[in-house]
Amino acid sequence: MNTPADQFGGRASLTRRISDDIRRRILAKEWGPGEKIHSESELSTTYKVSRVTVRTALKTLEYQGLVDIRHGSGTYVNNFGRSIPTGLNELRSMSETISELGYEPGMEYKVATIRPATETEIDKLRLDNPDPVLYLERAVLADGKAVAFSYDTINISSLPEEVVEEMKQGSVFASLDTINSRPIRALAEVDAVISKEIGWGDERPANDLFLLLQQVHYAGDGEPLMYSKTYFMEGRFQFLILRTR
Amino acid sequence: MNTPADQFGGRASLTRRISDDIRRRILAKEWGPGEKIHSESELSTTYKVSRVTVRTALKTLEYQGLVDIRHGSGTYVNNFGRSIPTGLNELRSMSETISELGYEPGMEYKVATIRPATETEIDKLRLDNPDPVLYLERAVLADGKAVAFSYDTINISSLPEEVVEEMKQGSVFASLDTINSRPIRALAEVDAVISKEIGWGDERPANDLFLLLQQVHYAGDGEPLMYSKTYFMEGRFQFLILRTR
DNA sequence: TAGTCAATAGTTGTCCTACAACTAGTCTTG
DNA sequence: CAAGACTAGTTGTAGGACAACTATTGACTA
Repeated sequence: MNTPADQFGGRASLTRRISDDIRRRILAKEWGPGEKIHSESELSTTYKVSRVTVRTALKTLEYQGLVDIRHGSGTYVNNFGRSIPTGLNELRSMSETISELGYEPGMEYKVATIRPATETEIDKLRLDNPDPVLYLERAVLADGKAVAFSYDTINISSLPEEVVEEMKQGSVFASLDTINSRPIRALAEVDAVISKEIGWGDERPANDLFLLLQQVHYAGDGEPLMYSKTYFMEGRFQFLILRTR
Repeated sequence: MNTPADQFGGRASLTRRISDDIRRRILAKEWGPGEKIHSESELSTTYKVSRVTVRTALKTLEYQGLVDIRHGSGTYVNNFGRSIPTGLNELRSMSETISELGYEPGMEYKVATIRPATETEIDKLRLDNPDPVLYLERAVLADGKAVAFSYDTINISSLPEEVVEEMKQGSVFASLDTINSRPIRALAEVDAVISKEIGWGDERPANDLFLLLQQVHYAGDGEPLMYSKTYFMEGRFQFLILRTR
């Protein structure tokens, strides 16, 4: 069987798959910055989907800042170059982001224990009691070099035990993927921090300066999955945010 | 005449107006967090617009993190409370943001001159030569108290002289509004900074710690309008970013 | 009784066709 | 040459239809 829907495989929504593909083509420079891409009708013909689906997909790309849709004229590629795809607006794991930037990602585990939740964690993860949570302290590595220190708390109340065990060593996001409950949304707060308490090893900065990304990750059903504080060493990572009206 | 299109007045697109109105209703707590809002068919009936328009409007709100659309089930209000509307994802002027947070916004001008562009500015504003630019140094005030110091460079090559004069004293965004060329997009970079060179007056922090928001604002046609470095005093402002997949 | 499954009503996802609104050119006209 | 009319192309909105999915109810079974 070869329905129009599965020409790209996978089981994400049709719109999502079309949007991902057009995105790929733009990043592959099929159309340069400022250039007009194919019209909605043309795209709907070649993709063998309705114009509605193409429109929805393009709207997504517009919101992500990749293109600009102009009434009566066409859809144009924005000239933000390679900056956008690594921006903060899109939720990705640290490992994904690092490997997209061309480095070899890694994690160095310092602490991985199950302990009762603290008051802050009860609040952030919307728990009722000091339920047991998985607490991790890790160094985030790019090409073997530490770029950040992460202090994470994971809500394990609804996770099977083997998945929790897996997370004590491997990637948290990957483990959550196996049971199909990867977070789809995160609310992050950014702060500048000076502290002697943060980090370890001889790679931590001498001036004690960090950029703190404090975030709560949410699952598809709106439940908080993870509360994490990641301290980035200033200068070893670039944070980009696209702001739109 | 009373076409369905102008029941809210204004000249923004129909989708935009519907989306703004539903947003308003959500923020006015017409539906609480986690609650299911009216179905698309119902909304399209009450607003007297097509379901396509309602869908597009809801998609916008979903991108902004306000609601969660679930296939076969309905559209639900997310429980991020009042945090989202003041997030960094949406482009607003400092004054707007401050007054939305319930404070009285203000600006204290220290420097306002027209001078040739520096090398960095030529690059960021995509100029060809050291053309004249408007350079501003200002303190951003909330309830009369300084919360940030801003160093802004504005590309005046295509602006009428009276508008430039206006910007030397009043709000830059407001002045750009009068000639209908307010920026619609900005690419921001975030850094943690320690510096004795930044800021003035007795309100600047003793530890020299700032959160730097470095951004280029773009007009509708993709042209860079303004390059600004705003140094926020840590703790006097909260930066929120919504991250989605 | 408890558990499983089938049926069902309600909702979002996608499709089709048509036309309105807008843009950027080309052509006409003075 | 300039200004306006015209036109082909493109995005925005409309309306109706059906597919795909969700959550609930009720019937049936072990």
